[in-house]
Amino acid sequence: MPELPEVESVVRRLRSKLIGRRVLAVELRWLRMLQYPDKLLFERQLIGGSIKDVWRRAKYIVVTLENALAGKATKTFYLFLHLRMSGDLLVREADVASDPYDRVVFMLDDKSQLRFNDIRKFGRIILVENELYVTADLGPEPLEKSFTEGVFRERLKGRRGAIKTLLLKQSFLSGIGNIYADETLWRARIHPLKQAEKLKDAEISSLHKAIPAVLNEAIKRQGTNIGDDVVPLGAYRVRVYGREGQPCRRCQTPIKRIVIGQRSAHFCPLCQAGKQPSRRRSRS
DNA sequence: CAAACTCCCTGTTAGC
DNA sequence: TGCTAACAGGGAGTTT
Repeated sequence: MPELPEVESVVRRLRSKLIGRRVLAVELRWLRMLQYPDKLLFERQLIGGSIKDVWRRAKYIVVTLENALAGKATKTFYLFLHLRMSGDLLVREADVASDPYDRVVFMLDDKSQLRFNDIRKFGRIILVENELYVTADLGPEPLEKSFTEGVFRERLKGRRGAIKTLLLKQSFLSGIGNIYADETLWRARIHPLKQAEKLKDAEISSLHKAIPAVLNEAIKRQGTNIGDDVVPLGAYRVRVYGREGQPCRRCQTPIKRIVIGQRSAHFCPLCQAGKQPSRRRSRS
């Protein structure tokens, strides 16, 4: 599941192949992946555009394009691509057979193609002139210098609910998904059900440190491959995610899996014991 | 604001 | 062995 590190890896992989290319045509094989605008306007604004930049914001891959529509002045457009659950972006030569799961294909001017591959069709494509249309409600970038411990603490103030749920909220902090939420909390030794407003200063501090530590390690390893993607260098090594019943890598206690906000959460009941699970008298 | 629920999808897996 | 139903998961949207 592509989260910030996987998306960042895709961007780094694609950048040099896409910058400078011109979009000649686009094939929308699964129209519902186009979230905005409609097909007609999308094609009109996209086709003929030349790619100036490829970058990441939250879990979005953003392609900056310049296009002169109908001989008018050049305009800048932003193509936002969200991989959601099963999406991936690949650049292939036109003569390489297309995969049945290639849902949207962009034809480029050097006979290569940008292919949005997505088994489950959850991926989304948005083309806008004003990037704020997409980014306005996104929380801070966890890897930016501006995301200081103070900023984090401020944002946590008065927030109710489990910390895990909050970490998943893109309007609170962007880029974190289920895998890295669990991994981050494990590293910081915080129980996923711990109420956000009850986090102690030391916990906020260690969580704030754990977030970039985990994300950067994953980026270095080009993400986690839970699925069947082939990732060189060996993928990020999960500490808790999907490891229910297996020994904690710190203390050997079996990892537990519970559901928080309709989402699975994995944690070590010993290392992350912070949220005393309703003390019950042990009978003798 | 918070939490629960629905929807979109399909490969995988548990259960029969 | 073969089939079906449940499940997973991101995030937008709706309801409570």
